[in-house]
Amino acid sequence: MSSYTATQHGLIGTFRHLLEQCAQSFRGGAKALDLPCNIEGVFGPLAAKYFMRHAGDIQGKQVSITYDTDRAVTLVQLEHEPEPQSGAEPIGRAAGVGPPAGRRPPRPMNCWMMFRDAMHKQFKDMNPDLSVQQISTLCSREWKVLPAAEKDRYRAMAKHAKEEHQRRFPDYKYNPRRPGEKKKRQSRKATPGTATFTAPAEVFDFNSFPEAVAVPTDSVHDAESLRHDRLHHKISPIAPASFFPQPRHQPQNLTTSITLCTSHLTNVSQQQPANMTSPNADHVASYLAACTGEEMVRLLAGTADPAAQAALTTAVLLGPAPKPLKALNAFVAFRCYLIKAPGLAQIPMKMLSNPMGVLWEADPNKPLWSLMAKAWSTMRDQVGKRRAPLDEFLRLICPHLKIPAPEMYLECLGWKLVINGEGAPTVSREFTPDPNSEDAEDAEAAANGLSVGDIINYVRSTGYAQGYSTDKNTASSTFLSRVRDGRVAKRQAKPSHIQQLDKDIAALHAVSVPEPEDSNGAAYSSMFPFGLAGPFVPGADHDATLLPMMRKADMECGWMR
DNA sequence: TAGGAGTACGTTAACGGGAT
DNA sequence: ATCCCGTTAACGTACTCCTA
Repeated sequence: MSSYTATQHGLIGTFRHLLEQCAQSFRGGAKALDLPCNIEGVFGPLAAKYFMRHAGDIQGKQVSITYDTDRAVTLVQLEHEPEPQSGAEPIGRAAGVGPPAGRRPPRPMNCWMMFRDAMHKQFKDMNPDLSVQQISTLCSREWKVLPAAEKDRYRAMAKHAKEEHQRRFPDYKYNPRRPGEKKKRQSRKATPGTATFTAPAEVFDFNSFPEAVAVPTDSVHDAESLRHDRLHHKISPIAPASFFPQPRHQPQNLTTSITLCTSHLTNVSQQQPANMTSPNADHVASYLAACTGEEMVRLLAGTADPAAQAALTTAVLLGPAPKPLKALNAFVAFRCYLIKAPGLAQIPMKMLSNPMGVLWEADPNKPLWSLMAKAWSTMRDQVGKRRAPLDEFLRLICPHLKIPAPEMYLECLGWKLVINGEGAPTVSREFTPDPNSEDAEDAEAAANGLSVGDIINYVRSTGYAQGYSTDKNTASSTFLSRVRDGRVAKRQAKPSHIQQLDKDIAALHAVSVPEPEDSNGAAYSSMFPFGLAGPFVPGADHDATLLPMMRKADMECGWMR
């Protein structure tokens, strides 16, 4: 915590001074100024938001802040009023709200654009008469025959450029026009007569922040200017790195911070929200997230105790936790699996939705899809989609559970796919598989026996979801029929089924499982219909009874007709 | 009602001369 | 003053239905 007071004013004091600086400038008529630090880097994203909010309150206008982490500078700008004839795109258009039109940083170049950029000059030197279109075409040809290593080099450059772009413009978000919106190109040249703004010197208190200097208002958000700036570095000055010697502090002990902050909020009655009598961490967080810039400033101003300052800053720095992803639902899992089927793969998703709903309605394996969806969501939440891709998960687990391979699904369940004259797919049923073909007792037992944990164990035994560790809180034993109608399952699985699952896993390690030959899953090794043991584990007739058991369970809960 | 997945489609980065 | 051309890759949004 001592690092907070390492600077001349202390962190809170510095924040207040910067805010006051900004307020003075705007009151004095300035429309933009350069602050000698990266506000977000030093104070955290939430504090930066307060800064923006409060600075905007002063003029009754939206304020934007742009960071340049390289030079440790924050450009604070009053947003422009809407320009009816301007080529600039509105920001925040998607939500229908947002600040008025301004100019934005251009997109970072991708690897192809980098390549084209590099080749442009070469082609132009070789033949000055070439047009840009011709050069593009030539570059395209070159790109197609470019060695992979060279392409990788450009990819790496593009990756670096993107990271750099993110560092320079942390708030940047690609925001294309909506299809159909009239095209308005960003102006490439500074408008003649648009004098660059320089705030009067007297609005700055150079004794406090000698580095705070006004900059031209259009110098950052104009694409052409940005390109120009890249070449000439015309934005200056560069703040001395020593001004803010401490990078953004990452608090270690949230509980302590929140406790102190809570205590502070409770004690400072004039800053305390009316409904906050005994605030807990959630109260504090929601208050900090919702209070106005003015309230924030009062709160900071009234915070004398260093520990409370640090606690408050900590709460601000941490900000709200990222929203957790929703769990995959059974239907989506089902669709993702089936959509790989050869007959369906070519049909647009939009057209498939209706027949997919029909198939889902009649699918006998809904409980299994629910389990799989939960199992996958559990792993995804821990290791991420990259390490736990859904398609691979389904490719592994579905054959094991005797769910027909995508390309066999329609046939196995008696469906016929018909494409009408307009190319729209419909499904009609030619027969319904017999649901009473297997032993009901075993069916129920198997249904009761399979859990989310079993599924996770199985796919993990194949090497899937590396890095996943079993967590008692997440890998719940969600047994198939446990909560059909609020009742607990009548009995647990027969030990034989559990043992069989273990055997499956052991068998899997004992044989090499053929990989699918193409991305469409066309070479699934498990082309088995219901009730037949699939060749997923060659020679193993392990759970041939499992699926009929599931179907029995489905009948009981009314999912199957 | 928001959000889960996958797909299709539109936009936009750079470039500069010509067209509107 | 601004769009268009020609190119590829990256990204956002709309779309679909179901589930929590």
